[in-house]
Amino acid sequence: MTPEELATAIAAALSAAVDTGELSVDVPETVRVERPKQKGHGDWSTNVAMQLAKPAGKPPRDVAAAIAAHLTQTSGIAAVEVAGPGFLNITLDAASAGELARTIVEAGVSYGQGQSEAGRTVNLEFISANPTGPLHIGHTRWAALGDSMRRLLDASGADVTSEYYINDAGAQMDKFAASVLARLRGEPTPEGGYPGAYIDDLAASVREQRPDVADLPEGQALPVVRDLAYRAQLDDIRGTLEDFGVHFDVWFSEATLHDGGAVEQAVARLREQGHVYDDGGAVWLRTTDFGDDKDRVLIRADGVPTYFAADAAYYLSKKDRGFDEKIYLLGADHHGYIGRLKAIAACAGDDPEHHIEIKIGQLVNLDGAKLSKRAGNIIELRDLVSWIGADAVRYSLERYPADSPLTLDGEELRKQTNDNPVFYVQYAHARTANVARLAAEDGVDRGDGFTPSLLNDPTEATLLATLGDFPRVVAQGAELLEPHRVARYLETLATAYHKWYDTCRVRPLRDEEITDTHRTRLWLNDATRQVLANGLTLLGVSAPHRM
RNA sequence: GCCCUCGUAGCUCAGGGGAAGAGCACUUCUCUCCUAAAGAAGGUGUCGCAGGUUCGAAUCCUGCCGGGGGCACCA
Repeated sequence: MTPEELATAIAAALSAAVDTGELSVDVPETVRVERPKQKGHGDWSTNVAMQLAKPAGKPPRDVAAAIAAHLTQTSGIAAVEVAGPGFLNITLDAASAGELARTIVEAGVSYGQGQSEAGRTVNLEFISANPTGPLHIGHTRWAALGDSMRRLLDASGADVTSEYYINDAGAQMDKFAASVLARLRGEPTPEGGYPGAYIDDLAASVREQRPDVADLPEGQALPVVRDLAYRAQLDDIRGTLEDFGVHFDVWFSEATLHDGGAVEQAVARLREQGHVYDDGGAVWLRTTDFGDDKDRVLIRADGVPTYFAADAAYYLSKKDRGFDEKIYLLGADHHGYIGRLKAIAACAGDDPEHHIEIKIGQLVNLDGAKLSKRAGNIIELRDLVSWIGADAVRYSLERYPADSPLTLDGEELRKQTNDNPVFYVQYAHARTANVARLAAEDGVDRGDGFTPSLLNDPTEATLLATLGDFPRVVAQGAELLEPHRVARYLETLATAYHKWYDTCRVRPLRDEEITDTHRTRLWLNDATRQVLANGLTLLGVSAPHRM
């Protein structure tokens, strides 16, 4: 029996109590079933009786008792207990609960996927770092979480496109080019330029492709350097993300908005909507009409469009490309953008409540050191990954909500112990794989010996109930854009598995015959392996077969 | 000053109205048989403070206190 089936059974028991006149309430469409936080509260619990107490005009415990009387008679349910203020604590019988093992094994990678977010057409934009330097620790959190959100939305039936906005236009690119050229010529970094050591590598790359460039006049050299260094830097960023398991469906160049006239067209479209005015020689968007704290300049007095104008054009591009929801994942240092981005959506005729969502993530510290690219004091993502490993970096970022302040301890993350939850979860997976491999050597196969009533140990009830919770966790993670729910779930599942492993042996002892108990337990082992693997995949973390 | 965010066990943190949780740290156990990277046992709380909404608030609302971040015709 799955949690969904149980919820249906509870609703049916409730209807039955209404039919017999014990209760007088409208039966809700869905009943929520959850895993109790505490041991001893059954496999599943529901608070439906407390929610219905008021409309039913009865004390919650009486409502619960009425439901329990009918629910007890439902096949597959071993015990129903009224507890506390009016909870129903439900225990499934082993045969009914155990069926889930087969269901999961047969569903394979699709177990946990669903259609809860079907119908959403989502553009998910994250990182969008300037291509003027390598990705660093400040980009890392949204790289991991954004990619996992993409996976969660996809698994839940949404039509999701992940997108990286390349800020390849404007003054920063000029400074970038000037910095690389200066390095090529052995000159000091220009005022406001980029001092990082990576500029050396870019200069070397440019020199290799165009040995003559350093000797060209400034006006000729800069565009060449700009183009070559930009390509090299963007390739570096793509490669770094690839190594980190992060996938983008679209790489969107800001420069194409300027070159293709999209920025001017966007200003014109917003003007048609009546939100644009001219003042002091500049062109303004009246964002204050939609909650922004001040109006924003689109075209500066000197005729140059602002970054904000490009943002507006970019938003319209997303809208024109058919995305119903535009999600922006931004660092806390960009939180001032919320008002103006929402105002863009409103000025474009969209509903800021539904068509745009902005998530703000706190920046990550490493060993207490805060890092800034501009200061030239970089811990690059590439270095972080090679130091700690992609799995540990991703997982340690993904197990906390994006808005929680976070300080990573690099040395802790390198540890392969219980301090480090990624290894705990991965080890559980490796254990399942090892058990399966050795069972196969022993001649145990799942075959047709599946007898779920044999899964009657308390650790098996816990493990099965935890496995049954996975689809709900995935759906909730997708709905709330909170991958950490998956990570926390996997830790719970790993614990349940380890406890089971310690109690219930899958393989026969040396002199033992192979029985249906071994075969049935192998189903449960393999079901657990499947769910651990499916969950780790949602996090972009590998599921090793040996450790 | 205004805005956002965080405040839960000694530490790091989960907890979307319902029964206060996990890991770490500390103590003690458990491998002649699946990987002990594991498991078992031991106690810990004015959920920052004060009001409010509710049958019920760590959770929702308001104010205050404290940490972090942000308030450009920069990108």
